[in-house]
Amino acid sequence: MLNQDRAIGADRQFFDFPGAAQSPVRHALTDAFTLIGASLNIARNGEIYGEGEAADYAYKVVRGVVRTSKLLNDGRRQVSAFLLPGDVFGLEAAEEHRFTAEAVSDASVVFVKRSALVALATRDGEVANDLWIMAATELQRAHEHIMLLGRKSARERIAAFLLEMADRSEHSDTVDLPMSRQDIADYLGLTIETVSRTITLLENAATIKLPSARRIQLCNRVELSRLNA
Amino acid sequence: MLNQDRAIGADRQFFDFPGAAQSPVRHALTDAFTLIGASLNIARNGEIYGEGEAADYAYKVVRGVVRTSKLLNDGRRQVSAFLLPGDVFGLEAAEEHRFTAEAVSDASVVFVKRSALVALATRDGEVANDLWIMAATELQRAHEHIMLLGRKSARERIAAFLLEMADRSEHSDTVDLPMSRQDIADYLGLTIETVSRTITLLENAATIKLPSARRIQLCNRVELSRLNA
DNA sequence: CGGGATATTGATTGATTTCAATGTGAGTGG
DNA sequence: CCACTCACATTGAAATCAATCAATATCCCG
Repeated sequence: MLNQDRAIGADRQFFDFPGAAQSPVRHALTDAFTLIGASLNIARNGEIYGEGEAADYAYKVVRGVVRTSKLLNDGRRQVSAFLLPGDVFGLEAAEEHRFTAEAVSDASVVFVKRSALVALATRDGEVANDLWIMAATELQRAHEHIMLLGRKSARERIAAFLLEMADRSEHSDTVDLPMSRQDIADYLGLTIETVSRTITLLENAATIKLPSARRIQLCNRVELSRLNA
Repeated sequence: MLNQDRAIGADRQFFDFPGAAQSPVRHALTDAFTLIGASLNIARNGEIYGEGEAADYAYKVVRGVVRTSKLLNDGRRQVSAFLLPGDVFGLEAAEEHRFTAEAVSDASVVFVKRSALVALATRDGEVANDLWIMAATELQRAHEHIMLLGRKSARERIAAFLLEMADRSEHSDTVDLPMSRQDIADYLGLTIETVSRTITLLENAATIKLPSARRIQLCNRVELSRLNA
């Protein structure tokens, strides 16, 4: 569950999205994490919590990137979201986590008891409002994900993904991807081969450049936006 | 916007999902709709609100079925959800509706001002909690939709859809579908032809029966659940 | 009974998957 | 310092599932 152990001695941080430009989490809730949160380091691919576990804690990413995902019985995996520094995750209204949360890169998070937040919300209307805003924000992301998965071609999905990552990271034109091609594929509902081929396609069209496999430069945002429909 | 006109004289109701078994909306919020809500009838295919309009009202389905959807610039449509009697929709944390809401069949809804609900929530912790629960419930549905669209075959999508509809309607083994094949296709990220063919496939496998095109009997739930992965 | 919308079925095409091989780069140990 | 290795990524060829193009069937409803 909270496998702190695996993270010990794993302080290197190759990939970094320091602070999403627009924090979806309001300050009253953010304060709660700052004031009563405990810290935790997780090594790459370390699990923060598993699907079906009691949702007793909520988390906020401090450093690194976290993914939430779910496995189908035959091994197919759907990545639900990538969480960047500043993002809150694992705060459920239900009793159990419906996804597994793992560190994509070595990561640090702060966590607080869900019951503490809920108690806080009953006393403080601002916190209660933040809980709602946060769920609504997550819902908005989920809806965008649905739009992506529903009717878009591989090229459109990759374009949308790159634009999303660029918007959420600080350097707007060069994106460092902490996640593997498999992670991207499972997020976009494609195979790893199709992701690779499609990236090559965009590179050949001079829409993007690849200084390295995990560093992508957006050369033609107009074209990417056009693909984003 | 609120095109009441179109609904006049359109009182017939062919398809009916009377009251979802498990109402996702808690009672404090439900009371608000009952106490301060105004009624509205909408004819089949009538628009309740459009994408981008001010989200000044929240709605609850009383009768009939409502769909929320979004159009891509080239005409592709993604249906986000089908709302059944008891379901609340259009309650956004943002200022604008991000989807269009239309009546699938002739429908009745009650609506209240969003500002009234928000004001109520600041005074009443129970209402505030309900807002959160409701957003979280909608988020859960969105996540299930993502799982469906991400990695599932046409047969799995249809199976999941039929099971979802059966679970949400009162008669568990015979489902009356108020929506067209096109609506189903746009919800599942398939074409109308694939939906039709896949339904025929399941019929030939004796997994379902079709007394009529829009009435489907689930003969082999075990098989459908197996397909649901 | 007709007419228009809705649904099914058929033939073909095409995008993505699958299966398979090769390439690349970071870390390790000789 | 270089070869080795392992994980990750790319590329190629073939197969497959769903989309597309096209025709026909069915069902409401006037």
